[in-house]
Amino acid sequence: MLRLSKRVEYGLMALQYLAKSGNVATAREISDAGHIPYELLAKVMQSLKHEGIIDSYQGVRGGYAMLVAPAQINLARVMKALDEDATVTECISPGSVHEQCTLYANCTIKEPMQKLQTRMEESFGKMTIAELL
Amino acid sequence: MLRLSKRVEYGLMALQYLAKSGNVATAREISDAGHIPYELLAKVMQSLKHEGIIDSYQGVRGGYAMLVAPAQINLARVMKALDEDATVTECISPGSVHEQCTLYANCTIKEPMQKLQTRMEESFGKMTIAELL
DNA sequence: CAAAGTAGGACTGATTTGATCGTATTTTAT
DNA sequence: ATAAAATACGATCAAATCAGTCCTACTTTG
Ligand code: FES
Ligand code: FES
Repeated sequence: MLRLSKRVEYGLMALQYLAKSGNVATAREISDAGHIPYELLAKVMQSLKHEGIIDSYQGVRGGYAMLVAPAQINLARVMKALDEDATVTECISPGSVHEQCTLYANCTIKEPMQKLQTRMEESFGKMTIAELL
Repeated sequence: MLRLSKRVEYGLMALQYLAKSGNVATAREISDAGHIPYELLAKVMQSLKHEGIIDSYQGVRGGYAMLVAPAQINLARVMKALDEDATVTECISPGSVHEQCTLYANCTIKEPMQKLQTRMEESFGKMTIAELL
């Protein structure tokens, strides 16, 4: 079907780690524990912070910690934070720039794809970080 | 979330076309109608044929036609025929070669991803070609 | 003020995907 | 018979995406 990006995969592992430990952990610590490339994980953590899922503390003794209860964070939100192509097709994204898609004028599957998008969001919306523990 | 490949997009448009017309149509005809690159569409049609979704007739007056009722073909099957990466992560695919994934030994999200895979297949399994008409 | 950490831009290489080309094979119509 | 219209399929090229790395800041604690 559709393969998750490494960013999402690493993000989920990191969130699982944070949720399990319950307090602050550094990117290096998570990277070592999961054998995840450090530099890439660091970026992922920053994205998760911008989305408001985790909090960060700079400087010595700094690191990252959960900002929201694991049960309150669903996969749709994580993927939105970590992945760019958030829609099944370019047809979607209501109010966005449809002109980008060269097929738009001839696309015959706009409505069904919108329906599919909704269903997928439901699927991803139902699973939370709490289910990773 | 996750973007469908052009192959799947073209395949769905083609199946919609065939289902709507109800009889044989050539790849060129579908390509023209949908402004789809002919060579690529031709490959997509061949894949759909191998999957047993459509039938093909060679030679002059040849073309493609539905082999199964549109309501009997769900998107999961179409995607399986047209897309390679059929799983959410490499963890999945029961009985398959896990060794490929370098992370397997350290992967902490195998079970949840398996669950996610199942749910997604349900989502895609519920929508049929009949819903594209 | 030094060490440990996050913040983030820029770059490279690998991989995947879309698109194209070329040639063979099958079948109908003339 | 044979030419034309179509599928079949392998090989190749180009574009886009993604993973990974590097480098330089900024921030905070001890
Ligand atoms: S995919 Fe671009 S408009 Fe449908
Ligand atoms: S993603 Fe490879 S084992 Fe989980």
